[in-house]
Amino acid sequence: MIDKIYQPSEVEGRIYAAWEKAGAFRAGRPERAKAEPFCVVIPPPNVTGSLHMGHALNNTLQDLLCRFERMRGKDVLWQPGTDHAGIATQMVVERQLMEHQQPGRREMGREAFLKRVWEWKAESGGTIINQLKRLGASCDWSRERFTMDEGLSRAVVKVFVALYREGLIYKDKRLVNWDPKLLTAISDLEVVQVETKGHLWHLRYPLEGQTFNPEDPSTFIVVATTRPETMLGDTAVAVHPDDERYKEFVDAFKAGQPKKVILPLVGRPIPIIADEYSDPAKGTGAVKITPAHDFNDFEVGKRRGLDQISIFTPDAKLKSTDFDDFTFGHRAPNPIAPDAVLADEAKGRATFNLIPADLRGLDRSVARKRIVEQLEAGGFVSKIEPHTHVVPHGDRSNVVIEPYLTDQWYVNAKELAKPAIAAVRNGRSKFVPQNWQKTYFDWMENIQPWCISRQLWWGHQIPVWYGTDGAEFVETDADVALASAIQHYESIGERPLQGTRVTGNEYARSLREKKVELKRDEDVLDTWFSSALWPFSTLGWPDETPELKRYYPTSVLVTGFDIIFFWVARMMMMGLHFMKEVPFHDVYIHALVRDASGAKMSKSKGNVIDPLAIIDDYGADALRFTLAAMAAQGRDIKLSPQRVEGYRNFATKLWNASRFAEMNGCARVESFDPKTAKETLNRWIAHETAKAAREITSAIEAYKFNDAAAAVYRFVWNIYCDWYLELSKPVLTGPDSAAKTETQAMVAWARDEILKLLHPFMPFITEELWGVTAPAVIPGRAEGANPESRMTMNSETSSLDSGPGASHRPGMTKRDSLLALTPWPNLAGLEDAKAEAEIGWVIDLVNAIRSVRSEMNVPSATQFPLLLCGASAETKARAGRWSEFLQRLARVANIEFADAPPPGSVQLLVRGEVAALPLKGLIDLDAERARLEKEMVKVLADISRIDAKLSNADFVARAPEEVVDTERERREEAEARRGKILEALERLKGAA
RNA sequence: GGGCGCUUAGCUCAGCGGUAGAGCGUUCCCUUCACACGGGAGAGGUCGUAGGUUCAAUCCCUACAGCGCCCACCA
Repeated sequence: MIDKIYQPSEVEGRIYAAWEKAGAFRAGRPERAKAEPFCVVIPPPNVTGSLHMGHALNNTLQDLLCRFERMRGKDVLWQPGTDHAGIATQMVVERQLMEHQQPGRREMGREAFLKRVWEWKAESGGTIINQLKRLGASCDWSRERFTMDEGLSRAVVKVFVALYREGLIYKDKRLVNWDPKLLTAISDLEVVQVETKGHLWHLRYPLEGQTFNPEDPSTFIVVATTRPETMLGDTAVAVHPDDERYKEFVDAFKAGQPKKVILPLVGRPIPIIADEYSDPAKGTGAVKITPAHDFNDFEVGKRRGLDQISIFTPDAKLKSTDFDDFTFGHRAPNPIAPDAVLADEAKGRATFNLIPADLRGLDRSVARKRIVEQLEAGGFVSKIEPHTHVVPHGDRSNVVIEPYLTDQWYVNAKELAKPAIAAVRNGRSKFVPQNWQKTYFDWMENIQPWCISRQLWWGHQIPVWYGTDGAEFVETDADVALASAIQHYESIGERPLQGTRVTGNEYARSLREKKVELKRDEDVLDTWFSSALWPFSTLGWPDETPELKRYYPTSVLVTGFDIIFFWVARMMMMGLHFMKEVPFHDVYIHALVRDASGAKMSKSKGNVIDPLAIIDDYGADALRFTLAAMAAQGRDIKLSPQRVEGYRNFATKLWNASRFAEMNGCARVESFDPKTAKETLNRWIAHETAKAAREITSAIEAYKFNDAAAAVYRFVWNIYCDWYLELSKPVLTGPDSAAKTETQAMVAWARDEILKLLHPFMPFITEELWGVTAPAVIPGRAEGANPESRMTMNSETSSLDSGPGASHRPGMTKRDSLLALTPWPNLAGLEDAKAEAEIGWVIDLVNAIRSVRSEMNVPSATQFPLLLCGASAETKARAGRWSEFLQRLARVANIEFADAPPPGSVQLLVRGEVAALPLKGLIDLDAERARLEKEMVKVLADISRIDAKLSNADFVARAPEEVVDTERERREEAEARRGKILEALERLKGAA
């Protein structure tokens, strides 16, 4: 028996356990061995994360698709797993250490720290998985993966080595975005531009060979900068070759004898060069060039062969808890900063002090202040202006990024992007909505080298080993690297050992002992490097597993637009390169979930709506339905709890409708075939059910989740509950008859179809109702409603009945199968236009009568007859068939026929015929006149609008015939209505 | 500076070339035997502005205004 109240919290856990126990979500179920595969890989959440609304939306949509396709008989694999999320996770653990006042990661050392992170992973790694289960996610948990588990790590190393050998991964010394808080390089994508109010400093650089006089412009050149402290690293001043103001400098430069300025505070001479980079319209037209600390200047420097002077150094000896520990210069006692040297040491330049001693070891901001002070004191500052500009910040650390010259590993993304662009161009992968492909193309066509090395500890350590002489050995593991190194050194006849090269006898001895010292690259890979492999690494690659063969390429990727670059693009590149095939056919891009006022949810704003709290309050089904209903393509979702409440009410409505069915003896009849129904009402609901099923199916196929949700909502509430159940009441509560038996079966049948159609949206309540309303199974007899569900009746499924909570639940009857594995409705051949016309007439008539009653303020207790005037034979027949229903729903006393409406009666127009309600004395005739006049206004407006069209010769000549015909019909109809209303008004006059 | 998107009922949003839709809110009526997390009936939009294309424009095009997002190396 169905409980009076539906309590999601009491049902959801039990239902989920039943699905898992039955292995309902397992891919490759034997009975589906020949079925078409359908595969989705989950966007792996951070292993230590917890479910937020974005996850809830993302996974609801995936689950909806997976459940839909599973019911359609496909062999569904929803591949779950989690991401190690390098920076994020490392930050969390470091913060924990700090909070507990424990030693920082540097004090602990790499090994101890990593152990700590693994512990944290073990402790919190299950959280998000359990939260996904609470949402109802039908992942195949038996296949759960983690980006740092053994298999996936193997894939990562293999990919690195392969790309290295192909020359697509290489080490390069160039400027990177250095995060001074996290002390690591980050990729372009991890940098956010933040508009910042700052200053523009105009600095006088004295010309060499002249006596500097701040009052005499001929003794200096003025440069403008937003970062005065970088002046220590300047190696040139650039002017535009065509800038007349600086003609003498341009000429000198062209003659190969560039003039020089003396860098203030440092005293180092630097050349004035001519380069198109300099914009005569900006600042003074002269710009300082700091190749080691600015991306543009770096390019200029390369072009002009300028020195690179790195004036900052990340000081690794500082505590990790010192968060702005990016320091200036270098700390004593070393007078020459190792990082602050000319890039081409080989040339043996003078190693004079590049950085004044009193500035070394300072923080950037402190150094800036002191440098500006010193420059002002020396008369070198000509002007300071307020200036607003964009400053790069680290997206995780939120500190100002420092361009920094280091060796890092790069992926040649430009090369890998080519096939990835082509695959979308030629439609092998398709974006939904399509406009996202433009974003994808824009980025891919301008893609930059991808910096993949990170100076972190948590992640995949780069599989590169170095000899003490710096030789690189890129291999899949340490042993292979060693073997490779030995081979290498044998071939060149020497071997580096403990910092020295050994030759001759020593070499022979070391060879016998196989001694070579190798040191592994300390860096780890960008988290997104392993994520890029996700669609094939999770399926077993590099092994040629059956799963890989069966499920790759995957069917659809469901994700948010914010990670198109981070993830989607990179999966495309890696998938195509290593699998020679796109990773997914469709990419469904959904919107962001915002709060009710449209603001991005963030912890700091305190406007986060916790999906788990919503689930607690309203149930997972209500949340899921809300998200699906709001997932219209192309717009952000503003979520409000009110909306969720509305869909909770919808679930309750379904629950109560099911209770009503049960109370009226409507139980599933396995042998019932809706096609054989005789009753018009039953044929009508079968027709409507088929129509709804078609709508819902095609909407989900087109990823129009909101349309699908609206269609199922409307069908359940406005068709099934409002009309079908109401119209069926007289039969169900009447005496036993063939009609009653048929109606009972049909009520149950339509309910079951509803449960199926609604299941992808609301899996818990539908599964619960499916189970509770199932007929008892006679032990030993297979009772599947169809071949598919019979097949699923294996030992796993039947063990369900003894599952936790099942046996001692009084309302629980035996289940024949899980709804989750029941075939999706395919309802061809139930169309019935005749039934639709008849029930449509009933509905219209009831609506019209209710309207009048309400508008005329006729109390519901007041009964009156319904007069059908000049009714056709068809109408009379219908009236006979539906009198009982009309009496009940419209609360009319009885039905009579008349030639014309009696005086003083209220007239209704239903499907072209007149019905009258003799309400004389019950109503205010003035009110009725007002009602009719209001209607008349509408009709006249209609007529004049239609006339305007029809009298337009162009319209009649050029519009499609159908459209013109429709207008003519409407015109006739409106004219008829006008006539009837006129008559009614006349009669009213007579009555008064 | 480029690119994308949005502007429709009080609110949140669908729709998208041929008579404006939903949910919530609101007003009125109803404790009718599934459901007050309910039932019934209403009110409420010149579809941002101005042009254009078309027989016909909320829908297509152009410009403008406002809002939002993404990308970008400008001193």
